Amino acid sequence: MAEKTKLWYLQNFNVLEGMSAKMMAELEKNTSMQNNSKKEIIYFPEEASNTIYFLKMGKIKIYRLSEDGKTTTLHLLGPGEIFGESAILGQDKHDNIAEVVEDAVVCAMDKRDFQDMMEKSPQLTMSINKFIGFRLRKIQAHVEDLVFKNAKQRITAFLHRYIETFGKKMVDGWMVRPFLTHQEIADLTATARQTVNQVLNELAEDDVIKFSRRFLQLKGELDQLET
Amino acid sequence: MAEKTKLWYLQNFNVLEGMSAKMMAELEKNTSMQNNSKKEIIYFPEEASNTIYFLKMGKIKIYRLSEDGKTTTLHLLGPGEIFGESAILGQDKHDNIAEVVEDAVVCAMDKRDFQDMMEKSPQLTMSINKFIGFRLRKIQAHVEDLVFKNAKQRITAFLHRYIETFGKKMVDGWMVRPFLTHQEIADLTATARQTVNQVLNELAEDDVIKFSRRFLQLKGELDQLET
DNA sequence: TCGAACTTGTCTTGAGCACGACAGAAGGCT
DNA sequence: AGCCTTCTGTCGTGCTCAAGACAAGTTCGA
Repeated sequence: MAEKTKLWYLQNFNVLEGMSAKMMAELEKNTSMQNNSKKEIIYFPEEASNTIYFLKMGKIKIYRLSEDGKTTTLHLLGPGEIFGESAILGQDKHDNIAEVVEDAVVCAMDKRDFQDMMEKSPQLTMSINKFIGFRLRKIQAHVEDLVFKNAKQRITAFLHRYIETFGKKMVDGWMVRPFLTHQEIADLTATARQTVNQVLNELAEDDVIKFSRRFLQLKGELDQLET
Repeated sequence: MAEKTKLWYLQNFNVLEGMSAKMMAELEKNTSMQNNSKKEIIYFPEEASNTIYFLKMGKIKIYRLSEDGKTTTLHLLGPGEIFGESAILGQDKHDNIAEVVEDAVVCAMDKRDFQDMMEKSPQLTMSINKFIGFRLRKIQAHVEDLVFKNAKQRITAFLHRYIETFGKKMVDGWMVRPFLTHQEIADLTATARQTVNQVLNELAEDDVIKFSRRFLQLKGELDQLET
């Protein structure tokens, strides 16, 4: 039961808040589970979007490609988050790519089933609305970062969110297992791989962070990573 | 009646599609209308978001400020569009600014009234979901532009959308009344005022566009404004 | 255990474009 | 009509950061 609840837990709020046990059972009934390993693509752009996905375990990134092969990552999602939401937002095709970053367990539900459930439950609809609001805010903040911050500030701000979201708080600071390459961080922050490298080393030089292949450590509080 | 329908018409789709006359009447009943003149602010960030707005006439921009006084405009809205939607997306405060660009008539509705209506009408809810999906797509495309395109390409792409949205098709091309200053275009495209000026003059030089204080003209097809 | 594929580290060059400065044009207000 | 404010036009400077090149380190599979 804790397991099932966790399935739906969403970064900062719970989609199922106040949901009846009956509803929970129906949700469970309609989903099918699948395992996906690193680098697998869950959906491509232009692919029909008939399915909404729930990320149970692992990590997924949602990104876009330009014609000349550049990449920009819009979202990095952890356990509990929803994706492929364009299916229920009136879009018949996906317009970005969902790729597994870290081996993932994904639950899929047909959009019609989900829409039926939403019609029956204003509760669920409200939760989904909030979730979408959350997405909208996140991406607007992303735009703001792109326009107002320089490369170093963007990378630092990313580290802040990254450690906050995926790290563990220790007595003397934070610890996180680095599961992204420099290139992936560059794609998330709209910078070059080399710049990420440089900034990371600068931060280590200034004793703000400490890192190796296996861990990344922040001594003290997160707000050291403010600009 | 045509008037009322127009009030709800939304760029690319109609929120009231398939809505009953009864519902329409209720919508009408709950809104209050107000006139706003140029440069008026409809809401500030940090202000409580209790109201959802419908733009009946005129133009509104939604923008953000940085600490050091820079501006970036997220949306430029014309008649028929909805704004202040964060109210129904589970956010208690606004996080950007809505300012009148061109004298506007705005209809306001309390978010609780609107939410009540949504609970009663899955139709309306679906329409709103689509609208939010539209917003999400628009802003994701904005991110893509910021990352993949250079300043000239962004300004050109902006002109494309601008002419398409606000212009009139003529026999030999398009015509639009320029209601934005160069500074405002710069804020929309994340460029500097001087760059906008330069690019505009370059385009005129290359005979792609022609402009004066009173009009902006594009000869031939919009796709000349592709990169 | 060895080699290929991927990832990190470092330096250097140069394009893109923000920004300051200032002049001239247009518009609006009394 | 005349002044003040806002907007447009143009130049030059300089900073940021992408991107190429290449070496060294790491991982993983056969």
